[in-house]
Amino acid sequence: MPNEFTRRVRDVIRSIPRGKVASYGQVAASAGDSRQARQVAWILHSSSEKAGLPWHRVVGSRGKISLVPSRGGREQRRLLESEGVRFDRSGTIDLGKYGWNPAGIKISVLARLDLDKLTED
DNA sequence: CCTATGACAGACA
DNA sequence: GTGTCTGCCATAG
Repeated sequence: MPNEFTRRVRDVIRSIPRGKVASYGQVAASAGDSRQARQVAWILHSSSEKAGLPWHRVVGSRGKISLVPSRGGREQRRLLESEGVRFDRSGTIDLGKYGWNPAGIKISVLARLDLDKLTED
């Protein structure tokens, strides 16, 4: 049975809108533990947990697909492109355009707030 | 118990 | 821009 964190991760991923992407770390943070980016990856890696999820909307923090092309990467890119997400020549997604921003906070503001440092204490 | 492994991320050269 | 290193932590063996 999935634990609490796993359930939350699934909820978060389910709430990523079509045509948007979120990073593993972002999903982990939204699920309550910003240190669990790798666990998010693990959850998606185990196929049983990702059933029914828009798993393709989760990418690396730099806007690149983390999967090796031959092991799902091509499929992920195809799914994203079918939702209107564009890739540049080097296979990178413009997170400014397609990055999911649940709070609707302006990117420039986010950068200046430096949320990690604020929540560290 | 101990080591290896990741669909990670940030820092740095 | 790229490549390397380090911290991270649940799972697997």
